[in-house]
Amino acid sequence: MGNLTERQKLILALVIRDYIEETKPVGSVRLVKHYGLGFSSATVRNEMMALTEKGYLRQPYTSAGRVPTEEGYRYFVRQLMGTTDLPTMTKQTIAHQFHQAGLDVDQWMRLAASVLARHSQAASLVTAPHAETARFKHIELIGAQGRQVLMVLVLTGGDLRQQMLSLAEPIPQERLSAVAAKINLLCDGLDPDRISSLSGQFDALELDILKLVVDDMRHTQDVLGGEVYRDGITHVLAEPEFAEVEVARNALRILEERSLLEDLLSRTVMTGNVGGVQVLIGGEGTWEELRDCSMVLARYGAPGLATGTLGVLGPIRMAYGQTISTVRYVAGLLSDLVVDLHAE
Amino acid sequence: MGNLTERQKLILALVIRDYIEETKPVGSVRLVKHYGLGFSSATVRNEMMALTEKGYLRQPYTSAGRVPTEEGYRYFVRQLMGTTDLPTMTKQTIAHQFHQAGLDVDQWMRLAASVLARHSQAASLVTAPHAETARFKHIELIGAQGRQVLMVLVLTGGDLRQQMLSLAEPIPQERLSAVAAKINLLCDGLDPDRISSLSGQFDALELDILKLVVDDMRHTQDVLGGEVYRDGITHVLAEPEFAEVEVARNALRILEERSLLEDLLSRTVMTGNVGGVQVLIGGEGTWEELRDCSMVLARYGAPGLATGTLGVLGPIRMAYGQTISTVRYVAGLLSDLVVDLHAE
DNA sequence: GTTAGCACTCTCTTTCAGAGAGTGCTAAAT
DNA sequence: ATTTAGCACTCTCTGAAAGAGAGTGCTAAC
Repeated sequence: MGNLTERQKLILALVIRDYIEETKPVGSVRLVKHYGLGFSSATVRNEMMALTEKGYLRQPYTSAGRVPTEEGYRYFVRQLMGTTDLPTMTKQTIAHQFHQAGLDVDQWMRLAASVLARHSQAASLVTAPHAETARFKHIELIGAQGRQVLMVLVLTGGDLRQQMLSLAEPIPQERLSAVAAKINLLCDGLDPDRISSLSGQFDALELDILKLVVDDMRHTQDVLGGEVYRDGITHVLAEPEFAEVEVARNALRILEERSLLEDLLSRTVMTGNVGGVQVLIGGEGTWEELRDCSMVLARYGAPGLATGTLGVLGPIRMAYGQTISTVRYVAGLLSDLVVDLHAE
Repeated sequence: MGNLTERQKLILALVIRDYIEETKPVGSVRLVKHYGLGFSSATVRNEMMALTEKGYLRQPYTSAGRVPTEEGYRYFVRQLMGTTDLPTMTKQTIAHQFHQAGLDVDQWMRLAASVLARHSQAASLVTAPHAETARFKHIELIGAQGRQVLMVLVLTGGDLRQQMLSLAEPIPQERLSAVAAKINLLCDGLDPDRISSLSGQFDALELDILKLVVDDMRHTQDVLGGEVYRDGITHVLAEPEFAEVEVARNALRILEERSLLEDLLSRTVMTGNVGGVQVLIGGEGTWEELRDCSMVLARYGAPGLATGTLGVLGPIRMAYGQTISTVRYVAGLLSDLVVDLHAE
């Protein structure tokens, strides 16, 4: 595949830039005229031929202009684009919004999804932060009517889970409180495996409840253990490449189907480090559903405490610079907030 | 607008039925042939003219077949359709699924949204059940690091709210527990107004927390206080009337924008009774965004305890019978579950 | 190595004609 | 007084044909 000359890089970058703006194949004449290049269209044509040969450009049909291939976008994002950054003004505006949201996690998530969607003009998704290794913090058992009991489970990292239990027989609130107190005492700070190993010290009722606790804790460790926030779905529909209904459905399925999303996240962003932004361009040979779109993903949070995922889904023809810097910035903000919440 | 003869009703019903199936204007000849009517196409034409005059049918252009107007659909749903019911088999399948979901409210909601979407082939939405008049049940204050405190608030009806507070100075856990215990004792079963009126009995720290409690409780009383579950968004995109991107965006905006949804629900289904199914056909003159779609909505739950809303959004050309019975049935199931959860 | 010139290719748009479906009217039949 | 057959007319949809436009790839000159 060889390396590219500087001029080839320039032309590739310009083709991509133009295509992102105009959504139609880019011709040599247009390129020269529009960007005031210092060489002729024939030269550009020659270079374009080379770039096509190398797999970075593609012709929709013989004698049409060029369109970037997925490989072309990848090269662009990795080698050509450089690191862009959001304007200070924009950053301030966003930071200000988060500041106003107070300390309500739910608010943050909603706001983050909204900011991502608006600034990238694409669909966004944010998962609530949760601890990778869930540790027990607190349990509360609150009797409802009859044999129904509301169990509230608090884990380190701020994860909160509720569950309604139906016991075999009514239990008075004092007994429930005693059970909770005992569990709180013995399980403080333990992970699910350790809790399981303590079974000898509990009676039948307590064990019933502990089993639910352990299950809940394990479930929380899943990638999508927390809630998923979405926004900007209507944005992707506005893009011409999603005019074809099948394409749009495919894209939205990724956001809608939990199982797809889970697979996708666990195999990409969960393998990367917090702070790094990952860019998936097209299916990457693995995800058929992503064929016509790209995703920009990042983990945020404090490793060991709590982490979450956020990202954006848009057309392959996406403004990567803008999107990547937005994702990075918002991930940073959320990380700060998570840290604030836990440390002091 | 006068009343319709039996034959006109028959023809209107058939036109709607045919149009829903075929998505193209229905002609007189086709109607006679396809449904083996006992009179000629000329007669049908005359009746169609009358129906057009009365505003129930419409011609996309001169000398095309007829298409139902919104008014036509409304007449159909209200007068012609009759009450349909889901096949027993289907009911059993659905009930079985809910049975397996146990007592986890989150699971129910997700399942309900999924069932609605699949059976109506449209987008669905379900809001979590919550009490209309929030009453205090239990508070828990759990110290995190430093001045951060996690407040967990349980209300009657199973509403659960969490919030992270940042106090002016670090407070030991014992003090926090004492505050929680005092509040639990004095506020049990009270509504936010009553709680506010007790301010004389609390000290500064307690009042700070009570203020948050009251705010949270008030917020819970909002229509959309609970979480909103969605599913089947890709279904609506499959419908030909949403091929036009603008139309699709408009429809999805209704589901996506909280404020729109809030307005819509508060002005429709919240004014109706639990159990009744409401059908919004087209904008009904009020909602521009709904212009091209219909919604079938219902409240579920136990009035006085906890209620929620569920519904379906699809094209105006919707299989109303099927959809309405599905919505009604699922609403019934959820109501039962809510009652189960609270009573015994 | 670069560029001007040019023939060629392919799509997109427009135009036009014919097929098809359906209507609305009139007059005859019931 | 309905109902129906007959018929001219209207409008869309489809496909073919033609022309415009944009762009390419090649060759030969700079």
